[in-house]
This record gives sequence, structure tokens and C-alpha cells, in this order.
Amino acid sequence: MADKANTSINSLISEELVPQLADLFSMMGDTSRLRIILSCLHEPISVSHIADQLELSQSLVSHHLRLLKAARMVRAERRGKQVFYVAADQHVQCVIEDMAAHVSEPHSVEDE
Amino acid sequence: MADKANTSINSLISEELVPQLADLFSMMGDTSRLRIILSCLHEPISVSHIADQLELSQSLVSHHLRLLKAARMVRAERRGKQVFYVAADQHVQCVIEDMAAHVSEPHSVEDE
DNA sequence: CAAACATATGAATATGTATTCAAGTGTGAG
DNA sequence: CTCACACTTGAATACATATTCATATGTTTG
Repeated sequence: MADKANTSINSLISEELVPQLADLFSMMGDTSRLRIILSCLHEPISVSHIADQLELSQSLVSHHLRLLKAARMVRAERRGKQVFYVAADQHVQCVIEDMAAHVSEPHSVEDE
Repeated sequence: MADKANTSINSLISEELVPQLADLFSMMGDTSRLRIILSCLHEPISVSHIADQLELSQSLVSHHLRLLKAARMVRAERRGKQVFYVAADQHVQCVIEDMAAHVSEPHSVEDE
């Protein structure tokens, strides 16, 4: 840890995992994908159920779920013909709730 | 609330603000931008200081800061010739910490 | 006012990616 | 085995966006 100019606390905590974090955030940065995450946040739900609920094509939902699964944000479980997806852990929910809190944070009129 | 098929708890909580949340998440979904956010997370820091620290061009940092400011994730404050930026509130930090916790969450070998 | 410094902005480019469509794989029923 | 159903996958396309370069704006100092 000697030859780096950056020795701040931030870098010690997460400089190494910034790319991982960025990947995860960009997963949630798409409207369709975020809706899909919300759909399977509390309980497993099938692909077609998600598609119906969100009025997205089943193909699109499947594409997104593949990305979310690769990023370990959701887990898949087969039940007969259907495949059920559920959020991987509670941290996902925490992240969303924190961000929602940020949105509802009061802001002064001057910053815009 | 009658003509929508979707009446789940999730939709009641955040269906309306999904686009806002997605915008914020995509702000953090870029490596350079996430690094910039981390740089100004705890204390105000000037544009050129960020650029030096992260080895990014000043122009690029400025472009990103403009987006982050528009998304209300950072605030700007002029001090003489320099402009200092700082994270808008603590929720930003919470979001990052939660996501870091998600990354370090143990996962079974079967899901990949 | 001019010069030097710090930041911002606009256009151009290159790269990424969300969505669609068509076809493929896997699974249970008859 | 064959059919219908649920989901997956690949290619094609359209659109967004990160980065660079050149230039402009704003600020302090002489």
C-alpha cells in the first residue's frame, strides 16, 4: 500500500471492489430491471408472472433475469415447467430503501 | 387503484418513483462516477483534486459532476477559483455500504 | 485590463446496451 | 412419441452514454 497516491479511507474500504459495486448498481439502473427486482423481492415469482404483472415481453424479462442472476442479485428455482426467481438476499432491499430515503430527503431550493 | 393488475406492496411503496430510483442507481453504475462519489463522500473536495486523485481528466470529472449534481447526489460550493463538491446526504453512503455488504454475502457454489 | 488558473461546456466519436423477433431447449400431459 | 407450455438464447437494431478534444466561462492577481 505504498506506491499509491490515494490513501484515503474510502479507497481502503472499497477501491478494490468499485467495479463490482458499479456493476450491481447499473443492474438496478434500468427501469425494467428495477421493476423486475421489486417483483421478486419478497417471494419467488415465475417469469411469466413477472412479464404479465409488468407488461413486458417474456423474452425481455428472461434476458434481464439472466443478467440479474449472473450478478447474483436473484436466484432461480425450477418448479415443474415454470422457473421462479427471488432476490438473493435482504441487502438488495436495504439498498432500495436507502435510495428511496435519499429521494425523499428535503433539498434546498437553491441547488438545481 | 382499481384498473391496475399490479396491487402488490412493492408497487404501493415505489412503483411511482421507480424511474427516479433507476436514474440514481445508474448514476452509481459507472466506475468513474462511483469513484468520484466516493471521493467527495465525507468532505468537500475540489474538481482538480478529484481528477488528480483518480487520474481522470478534469473535463471528464466535470462532466460527471454535472450529472451527479443534476441528480442531487452532490452539492457544489465555490471557494475562490475552485469549486468543491460533497455528497448531498448520508443516504448515499448507506446505499454504498449496503451494496458492499451484499457483495460480501456468502453464496452457495451451485448458483452460477 | 491582461494573464493565469480552475472549471464548465459542446461537439464528435466510440462503445455499450435495452429491446424485439425468431428460433431453440426443457418439461409435463395425453 | 407428440403436443403444448414455459422459458431461454442469439442475432439484429436502435438508442444511450462515457470519453476526448477544443473552446468557453468565471475568478483571482498584478
